[in-house]
Amino acid sequence: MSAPAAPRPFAKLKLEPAYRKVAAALTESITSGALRVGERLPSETELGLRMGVHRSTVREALRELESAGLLRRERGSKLMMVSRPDRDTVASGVTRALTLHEATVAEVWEALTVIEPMVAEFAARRRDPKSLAALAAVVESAAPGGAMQEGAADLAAAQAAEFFRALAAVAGNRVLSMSHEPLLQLMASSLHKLVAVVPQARSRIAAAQRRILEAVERG
Amino acid sequence: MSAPAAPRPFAKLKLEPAYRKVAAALTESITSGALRVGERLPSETELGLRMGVHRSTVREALRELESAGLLRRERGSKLMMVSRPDRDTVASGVTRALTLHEATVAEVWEALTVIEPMVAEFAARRRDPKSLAALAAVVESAAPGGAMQEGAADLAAAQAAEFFRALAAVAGNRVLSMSHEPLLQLMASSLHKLVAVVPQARSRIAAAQRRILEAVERG
DNA sequence: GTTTGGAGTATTGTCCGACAATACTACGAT
DNA sequence: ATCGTAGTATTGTCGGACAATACTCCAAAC
Repeated sequence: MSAPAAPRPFAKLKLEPAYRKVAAALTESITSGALRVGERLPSETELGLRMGVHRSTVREALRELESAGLLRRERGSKLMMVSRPDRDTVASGVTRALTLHEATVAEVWEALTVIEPMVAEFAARRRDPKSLAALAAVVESAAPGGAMQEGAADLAAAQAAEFFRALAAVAGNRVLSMSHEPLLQLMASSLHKLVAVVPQARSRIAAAQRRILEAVERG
Repeated sequence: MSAPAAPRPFAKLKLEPAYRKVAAALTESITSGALRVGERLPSETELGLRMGVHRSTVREALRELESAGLLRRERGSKLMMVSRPDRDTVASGVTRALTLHEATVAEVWEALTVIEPMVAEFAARRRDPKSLAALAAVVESAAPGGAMQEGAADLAAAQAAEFFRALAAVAGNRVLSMSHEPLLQLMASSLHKLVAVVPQARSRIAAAQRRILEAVERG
C-alpha cells in the first residue's frame, strides 16, 4: 500500500523485510495476549490496510505464523483464528530437527530412559482416578487378544507411544508432556522396525506396561 | 503459472492450497535428503517455473519453510540455503507453545529436576577433557569476582542456562540437549526475576555449579 | 414461526505484471 | 593478478484481477 517508499535524502537503512516485521508484530500481539486464543483475525485486506502494507506482504507473514501453529483455520472457515500451537505441531518440528541433526537411536533411547522413569514416579505420586482409568484403558488395548497384539507393526508402535502419553497425563506436568513428545515420535518409528523383526517384543511391551501400571496404582 | 485452472466438467475437488503443496514438496525434498543441507535453492522465479505455480505462491511456501528453520539465508546473500533448524529456533517455538499453554513455573522446575540430575550423571560417565574444560570455563565466569556476580540479573540468568547447556554438551546426547533447551529458556526468565529480588541467589548458584562440576570431574 | 432458497457481498487462493534496491558476474583497465 | 564498473539476476513490495467459496440477510414456502 501507499507510495513506493519515497527515496528521501537520508532514508534509514532497512534492517528486515516488511513481511517479517508484520509477522513479528502479530506474534507479539498473540504472545502478549492482546489477541486472545480463539479470536478471529481480520481479513487480509483489512490487515494490510491497517498495517500499511500490501495484501501479499500480509499473506507471507500469515504463512509464517501458520506454520508456527499460532494461527489456524477452523474447518471450512475463511478467516484465520488465533490458536496455541498444539502438541503435535510443536513436536513434529522438534522431531524433524533431531532427524536432520542425525540424532542416533541410542541417544533417543537414552533420553527416554532418563525421562520416563521420573515421569512414572510423578504419576505414582499424583495419580487420580480419572487419568488412571485412561492409562488402564491404553494398557488394556495391548493385552493378549487386544487390538495391539494383532495389528500391524506401526499400530503396536503407536500404542507404545500412547502409553507414555497417558502416563505423562497422569503425572500432570505439561512441560514434561511436551518435552517427551518428540522422543515418543522417534521411539515409535524405531519400535516400528523392531516389532516387525522381533514379534515377541509385543507381549514383552504389554507385560512391561502392566507392571508399570500396577506400580503407579500402588504408588 | 499456466492457465487459471480450466473449469472442466468434473474437476477434482482441491484438498489443500498450492502454497502448502509446494511447501510440503520442498520439505519432503529436504528431509529425504534429495536437497542437502547447505545447498542453494534456485531462484523463486525458477522454482515457480519448474513447479508450475506463480512466484507469489512459491514465496508463501518459502516463508513457511523459513519459519520452520529449514531454509535460511547466509548473511548478505539473496538465494536461500537449505539448513537444519538450529537449537534456538526449535527451542523458542517450544517455549512459546509452553508459555501460551500457561505452563507454570512449578512445572518447569519439576521438569528440570527430572532431567538435569540425569544429564549430570551421563556427563560424569562420559566426561572428556575438551568439553569438561568448556564447562569449567562457564563455572569460572560465575565465580566470586567473575562476570556473573556483577552483571545485571538477566546476565546471571543467562549464565545459569549456559551452565546447563555446557553440562549437556559434556553428556554428549543431542536429544537431551535439544529437549532441555526450552526448559533452560523458561528457567532463565524465572531466574531473572528471582535474582533481582534475592541477591544471595547469585553466590548460591555459583557454589552449586562448582559442586556439580567437581562431582562430574570425579565421576 | 421456523425452515428454505437465493441474491449479493466478503474473503481467500492464485495469477499477472511492474519496479526499486541490491547481490552477483564478467570484462576491460590498470 | 587486482580492481572498478557496467550489466544482469534476484528479492521485496506493490497494484490489480478474477474464480471459487464462505457468509449474511431477507423473502418465500411450509
